[in-house]
This record gives sequence, structure tokens and C-alpha cells, in this order.
Amino acid sequence: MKISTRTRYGVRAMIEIARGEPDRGVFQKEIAINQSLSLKYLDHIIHALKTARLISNAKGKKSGYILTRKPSEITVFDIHRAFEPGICLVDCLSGTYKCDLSHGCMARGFWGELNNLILSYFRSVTLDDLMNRRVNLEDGLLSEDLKREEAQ
Amino acid sequence: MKISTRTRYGVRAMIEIARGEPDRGVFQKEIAINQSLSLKYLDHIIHALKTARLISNAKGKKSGYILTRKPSEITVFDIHRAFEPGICLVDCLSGTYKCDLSHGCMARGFWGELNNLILSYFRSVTLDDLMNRRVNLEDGLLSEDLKREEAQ
DNA sequence: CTTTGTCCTACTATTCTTATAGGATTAATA
DNA sequence: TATTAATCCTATAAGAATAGTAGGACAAAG
Repeated sequence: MKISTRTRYGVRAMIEIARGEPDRGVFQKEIAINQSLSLKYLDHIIHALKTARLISNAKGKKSGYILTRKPSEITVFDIHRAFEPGICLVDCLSGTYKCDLSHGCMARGFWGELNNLILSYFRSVTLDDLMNRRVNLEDGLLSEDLKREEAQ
Repeated sequence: MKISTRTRYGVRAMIEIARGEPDRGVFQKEIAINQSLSLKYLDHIIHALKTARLISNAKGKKSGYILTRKPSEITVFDIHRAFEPGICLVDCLSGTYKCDLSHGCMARGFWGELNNLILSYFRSVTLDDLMNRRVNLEDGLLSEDLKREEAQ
């Protein structure tokens, strides 16, 4: 279970664009340098974000990118959706999937709940929250928990 | 972001073993049939579960498997850990990783929180909960949300 | 008319997952 | 004791997905 780098880079690119001066757009090259990303790979990321209508060109093709909405109106879910069709941790959660466990799978509900958990989280955090670090509050707990993980 | 089939199968295998009669163990073949899994692939799953000391042979090698602990004392986290070293959605959350973003990455905390969220969830649900479907309560919400997902 | 940045397609390399194969070992049992 | 059935263990292959590179077309600014 990993977050894809395209989604991760996408979030970072969006933050970078959001941080840009209000009077001008942000160039791909600027994002690449500030976020230490390959210019060529970032190309794909930007393309996806644009297709998802989260960003647009500031003025013509040579004036960088700006957000199409306010940072407070763009959630991580929106960004994620630019790269993945949706959140589906387990195939059997999608409607089309046909499972042959007739007597009812006891695990399905569990995964569905987790799916909801992640979905809610993605929907609840905006680009504005990220920039103001409103999600870093429990950083202490985080490192503590992860250390315990790694110790194993 | 997908849950690996080995973890999924592992959970289902554990449920199957937990459901076994108290006086005898459950055979691999039984699990394979009841859960529609390949006997050979299940072989690996069982092996991992055994290495993690979650299951053991009932009596000698030919009497199937039993749980080493009560279902209420085995969490999904325990099962997951039998297959993956831990939960780490993003490499930069691990201590050893060196990131070159000197000015502090604004996304890291966000992913860390999600990591914690999943970790807590895994730790909070036991095999006993799964068997008694205590996680299926919000099934309605689940399907509703997923349908909205798929509609996009 | 050159440079710079965006746009777009194709391709490759690598990694990971999922599985299968084949056989060794052990224990019950006929 | 020979047979069967189950576990145990290693190797490997097939496949998909991801991450990243390459190359160039196009548009606009200087």
C-alpha cells in the first residue's frame, strides 16, 4: 500500500502553484527546481492537473500556471482524482465486480470502512490546510508511531 | 493505492481458521475451497501467518491449523504485519529516508496523518470484530459513497 | 528568427505482485 | 512397511503497473 508518486508530486506541485505571487503564474521549471522534480516527469503531472481543470495558464502559453479555484476550495481528493479514477482499495468494492463468495465475505465491510475513512480524509483537507500546516499538529505522535513500526 | 491480495487472503484465511471447530484444526484445502483460493498460493499465505506466529499446527503436521491466540486478541494490524514490514504510505515517513527538501515539505504531515489513521484502524479491529461483522454497520454509507465515486 | 516554455505521444526500464511448479519432509494409516 | 495426504520450502515465471526518459511539434515573447 503506497501512495503513487504522481499523486504525491501532484500535491506538491499544487502547493507550489498556490504559493506563487498573485500577479503572475508559476512556471514548470520553478516547480521542478523548488520541489526537486524532473522537469520531464513533472510535465505529465502538470498535464493531468490541467486536464482535471485544477490549474490553467495565467495568460497565454508562456506565463506559467495559476489555480482555477481558491486554495480553500481545492481538496486533496480533487488532486488525487486528477491521477486516479477514484479510491478503491479492493476491487470487490466496485459495483461491477463479481465475487464468488456466496455466503458473504466477512472482510469486505472492513475494507469498505477503510475506503470511506481515506475518502473522508481526502475530502476534508484543502490545499489551504496543507499550506497552513493544519495537518501537522500531531507530528509527535506520528514519528513515535512510525519509530515503533520500524523497530519491528 | 491497493490492498495486496496476500493481505486480503491472509485476513480471509484467518477468519476461516477462527471459524473452525474448537476440537480440530482447519486444513489448507478447506480454506482454499471455502474461500475460493488457489491451494498453491494459499500455501505462501499460510506460511507467512505461521512465521508471524498467528497460527500453528493443531497436532502434528496433519491436523490443520488453529489460532495461537483468541480472535479478540488478534488485530488486522497483526495479520497485515505478517505480510508487510509495516504501514508506510510514503517512503519519506521512514526514519532512514533522506529528503532534499530543505525548506520543509508541506505534504509530509498530511501523509503522516493518513498513515496514522490507517494504523489506528488496523489496530482497533480484531478478528473477533470481523467475524461478528462489527465493521459492517455503515455498509449503506459505503455503497453510497462508492457509487458516487464510480459515477465520475 | 531564435529562444523559451508548453503540449503531446511513444517508449523503456524497473519493480512488484501474483501466481505456479516441483519436490522434500513428515505423519497417519492401510 | 508402503501408501497416501498434508505440510513445508525454494525457485521462477508471467503480468501489470509505475516511474521516468526521449523527441519533437507548437506557440508566443523578445
